[in-house]
Amino acid sequence: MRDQLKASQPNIAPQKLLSDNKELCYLKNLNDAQQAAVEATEGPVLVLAGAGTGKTRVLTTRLAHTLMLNLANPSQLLAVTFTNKAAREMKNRVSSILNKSLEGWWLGTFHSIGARILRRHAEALGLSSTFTILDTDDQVRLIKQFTDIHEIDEKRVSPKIIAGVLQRWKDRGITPEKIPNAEKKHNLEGKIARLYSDYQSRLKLINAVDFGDLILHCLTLFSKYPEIAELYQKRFRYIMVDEYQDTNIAQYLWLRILAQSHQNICCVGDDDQSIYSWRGAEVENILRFEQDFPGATIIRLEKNYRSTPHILAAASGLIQHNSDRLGKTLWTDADKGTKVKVFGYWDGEHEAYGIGDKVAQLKNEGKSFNDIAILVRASFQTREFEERFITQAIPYRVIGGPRFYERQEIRDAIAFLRVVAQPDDDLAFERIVNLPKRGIGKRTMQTLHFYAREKNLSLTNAISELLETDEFRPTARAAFSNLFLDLNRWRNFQDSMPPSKLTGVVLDESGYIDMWKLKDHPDISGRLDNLKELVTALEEFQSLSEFLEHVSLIMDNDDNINVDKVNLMTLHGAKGLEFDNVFLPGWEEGLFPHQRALDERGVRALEEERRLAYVGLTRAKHNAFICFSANRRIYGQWQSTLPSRFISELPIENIEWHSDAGVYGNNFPRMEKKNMLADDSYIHNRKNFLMASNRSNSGKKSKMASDNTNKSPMKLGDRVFHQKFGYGSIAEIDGDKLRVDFEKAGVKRVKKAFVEAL
DNA sequence: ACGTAGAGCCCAAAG
DNA sequence: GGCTCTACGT
Repeated sequence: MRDQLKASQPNIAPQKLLSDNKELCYLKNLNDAQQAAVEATEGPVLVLAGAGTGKTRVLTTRLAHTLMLNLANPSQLLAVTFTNKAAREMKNRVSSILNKSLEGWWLGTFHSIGARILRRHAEALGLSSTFTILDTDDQVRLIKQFTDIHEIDEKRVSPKIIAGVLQRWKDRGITPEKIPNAEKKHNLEGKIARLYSDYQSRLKLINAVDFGDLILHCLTLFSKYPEIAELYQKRFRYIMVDEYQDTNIAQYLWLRILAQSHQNICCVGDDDQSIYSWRGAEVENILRFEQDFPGATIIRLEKNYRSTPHILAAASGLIQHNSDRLGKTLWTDADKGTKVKVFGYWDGEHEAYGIGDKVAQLKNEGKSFNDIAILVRASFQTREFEERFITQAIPYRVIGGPRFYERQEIRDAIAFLRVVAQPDDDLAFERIVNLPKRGIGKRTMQTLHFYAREKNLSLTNAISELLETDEFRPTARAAFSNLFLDLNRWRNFQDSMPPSKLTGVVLDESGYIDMWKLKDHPDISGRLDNLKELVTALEEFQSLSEFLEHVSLIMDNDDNINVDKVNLMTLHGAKGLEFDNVFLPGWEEGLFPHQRALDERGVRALEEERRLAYVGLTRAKHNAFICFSANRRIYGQWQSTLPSRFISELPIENIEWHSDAGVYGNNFPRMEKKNMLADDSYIHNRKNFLMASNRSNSGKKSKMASDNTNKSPMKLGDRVFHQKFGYGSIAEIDGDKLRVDFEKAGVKRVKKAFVEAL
């Protein structure tokens, strides 16, 4: 992104607006607290914004206001968020208030702003400005290459755990030299600390950084070169931070350095919605704001515009059980509305059934699916709902599911591009070195790695040197030479070809596309489609490096909201969103609060789980349904469960209990029972469940599939139903296996016994 | 060098 | 219960 210093003369308010005397009309839409937050432009300000109190509106209006008053020009404003979505939304809203495009402004995620600063000063840190940004997957693979040298037993301490430790250090702004001795010792007698140091050197060598480095390297840069720090301190007259309760120590330090000169920093957040401590976030940052920024103004936004009083009271009653709070009292002048409904079920399947039923009912009452959300604690819970919704033909979308750029074929394709753009990118190189198979195996790679490590070279450079010797066996030698010829040819195309065309050429000439075509895999067509989609997506980009930056920093899959679908997501994923009708299933001890969280961090975790429950409830505008079931299968094991303690913490006057306490015995609430009996599939599955659980301690239990072996034989084109994939037609029969073209799930190979003929 | 069984994994997840 | 990684076999 280029700087727009020149283009942005500070004369934003156009004459036309002034003459209409409307230039400050945006302030009229705000309540007193909101207006105060917008107008307190000078000095440090903390805006404590409760759920649904118009936080985003305040932030965007404030940004616009600062520009309207000509307090700064756009390039002197820094606005940081955590997600691209939030950044995009802010950008859109501000530009609509100002009626002006905001391209090139310093508005973005911590990481994108960090990357932007680093690219400008890469050389100062021993990097080239074309550095690659590694994702978590690459990080783990890189760490793996070091575990053996440091004699770390992967069985006991997995690379993933090590990645976590390094990440936590980075989150706290700790470089390898700065690890406290006690911590060094505590982590495998210094082994992890030494690995961290090697890992950082290796990153530099392959001209790459990981996500943590995007902030950490800035800190290093600022302390090593005060004149660079000063450049930014002078530049950023006003700083705005969204979701401050989610910042980690490194981000806090980063902000404090940047705010040093002008001290105009406005942080917006809500301590009650701090749910990311496991990701390194420090609630203390927000609790400590006044000490960190002396003379800070604190403004509380407490008027809620989202939920009904019953929902709000239920949520407030719940969160009051937490002790570490700054404390807010949310209020609303909305109509009382209905109470929060609590439902008990026999098991997870019944729960999905009951919720599916209510979803259908809401739809019949004229509500749209888009206004309905199911918010779960753990992602595996979505599965039961998906199955149920497919059966009921309720359209749904899973938000936060597997992403486009995380698919295998897309990662492979991107790895090719990364190697073309940046020859030293070892991790990408390793991914494609034998793709398609060109006879380079473990043995060759070991030799190569050994040599590269000895001579401190990137893999590509190591190969160049080794090709001069007779170290490689003939097959490997030929393979490398050919690969190098290809790569060099593609690199030469870089300047003359648009990136999408180049990608097409690379995927074709490398034989990667053919590799998939030759495979006998049911979802080849899907994969080829994805690759085509990638090529299309590339058309928007001017250069390969621009695209690669986009891929590493912006990985969201925009699901189109224009289609009416029920929203299925985790509670974490729901933060910042709102829905008319919210279902909160799985409120059971062990699942929510989650046992593992409690085991690891005790009371602190319990409070965080409670905040998560608070976040869930406060997503609801009109109807909130809390559900629990008496039995649940987790990792294939049936367990009986108790209702979550959070349910008992809800003020009794705000909830409506739809389940006898006796759900544990056998009393289903009457209404539930009726619905249950009306549906054959429920009884059918119930029977299978009982059969399965009866046999559970006698070896392998039978699958929960209908036994259709006695029915008339299936033939091509027959319509079938599958529990997981839904409806489809038979495309191919091969003994007891079928290839079925499912309406929703695409072509899959399934066993005959798992489908039902219709 | 490449293909398949048994073992181990499993909470949330931005960039 | 279902996916992914390792270790073995050829």
